[in-house]
Amino acid sequence: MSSLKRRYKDAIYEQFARVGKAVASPKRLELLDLLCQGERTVEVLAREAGLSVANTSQHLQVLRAAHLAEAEKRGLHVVYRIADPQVADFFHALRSLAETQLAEVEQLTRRFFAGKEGLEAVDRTTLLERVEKGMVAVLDVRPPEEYRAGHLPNALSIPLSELRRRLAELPRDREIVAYCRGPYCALSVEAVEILRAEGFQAIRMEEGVQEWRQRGLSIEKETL
Amino acid sequence: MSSLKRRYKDAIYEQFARVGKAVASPKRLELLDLLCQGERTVEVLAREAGLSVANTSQHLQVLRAAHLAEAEKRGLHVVYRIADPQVADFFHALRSLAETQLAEVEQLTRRFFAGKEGLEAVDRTTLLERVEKGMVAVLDVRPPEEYRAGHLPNALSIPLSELRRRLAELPRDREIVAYCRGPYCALSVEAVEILRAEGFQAIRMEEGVQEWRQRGLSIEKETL
DNA sequence: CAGCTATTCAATAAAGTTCTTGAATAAAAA
DNA sequence: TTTTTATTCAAGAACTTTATTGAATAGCTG
Repeated sequence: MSSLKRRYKDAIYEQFARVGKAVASPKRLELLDLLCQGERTVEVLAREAGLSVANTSQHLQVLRAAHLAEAEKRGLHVVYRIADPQVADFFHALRSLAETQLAEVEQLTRRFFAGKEGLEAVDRTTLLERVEKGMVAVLDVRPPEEYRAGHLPNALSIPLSELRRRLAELPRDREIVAYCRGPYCALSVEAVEILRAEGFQAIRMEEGVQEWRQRGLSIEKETL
Repeated sequence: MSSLKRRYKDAIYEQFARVGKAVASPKRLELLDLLCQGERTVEVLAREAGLSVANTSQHLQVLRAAHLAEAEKRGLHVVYRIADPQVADFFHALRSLAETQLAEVEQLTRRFFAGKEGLEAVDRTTLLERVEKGMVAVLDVRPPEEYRAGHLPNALSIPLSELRRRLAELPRDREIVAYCRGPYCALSVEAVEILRAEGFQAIRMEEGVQEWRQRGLSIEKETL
């Protein structure tokens, strides 16, 4: 093998590894997951991921250097977003690979959700079907910006933080299906806990907007 | 946010990062690329990636710990292979993301192939069409094991190492299209250089078996 | 303009990764 | 049984990455 060829290969795989290195840190993956939901400021990302602002900024710059994310200055804030929809696809491929190959992921999830709700007892297919057909009240508990960017058809928007104050808006005669950002986001878990404590028939749906879209189902957007 | 939830999230993203860390090293990506072509022993992998055997073994164990690869002892040798076809899909997703997001990849490739062959002058669509229709002689220059595991329809198998000795088997009246493992494998580049020096009409095809399969085109396998 | 806020930069300590070397192991061949 | 071969293990040096701190910057607000 010529040394020219060796040098070319080394250089090429080093480029590929830039992407790999960008997704080699748990915190950076959490930030990337948040960015896949929609654009956010450094401050918001830091709060949501439980990091210091300086540390968050440093991680975001790594994502930017690998061209997975891009930044835009808007007044006082810097807003980050994924550089291309392909980045979200890649993140989901990584997550799905980890789910199938690493038994620990399922184990951790089962342990965390154990006893929190009667999710296991529910037939997921019929639940989705009932959501799809509007036979249950669908509740989106994410922050309003995310709801506005895209939500399930006919979903009611009550962010988790306002849920206790706005219980009157919810039906007592129908089952309420709460959803949030997807299987690893626990907003809807907390929502279901609150609702059940208040005597509602509430259940959590694992699927978030991203998963819903991937199934080819329709998404409503706020027309601004 | 409850600290229980924070601990769950940290644990989950740490699992995802196991996959990320596995693909964070250029050499490990090169090994993974080779494994996506088919199973190989440690020795062969070390030689092909230009690494020491001990180092290769260490990298392979990282891939195994992340459940991206698995090992099987066969006599004196240990044979490694990808743990699941999904791993190959993931690797290709990473590669394709790097190709679209990192301008350096295309730049490096252009620079390496510059002057090596008149590839740029060829219309890729009509080339593929002619290959597909059998209008040109198709030459597979990979090692025979890889040819046997799957090759393009009607492709002739002459490993690069035997090419000079077996020139008589090739037609002088038709164009010869050489292919190997894909865009970053340079076996076919060398083959074309040899063939042209010997007066053949030869051209390189970037697509390898993996890419051919992904287009949904048929692959022939040796019936053993 | 002065003060305020959000973000980045720079320096550093702690932890982790990579490659090398030489020894250990385990299966096959002599 | 001894030798050979392929692989793994263990320890160490060089290097990289991560989180922390405090200072610097850049744009808004009064």
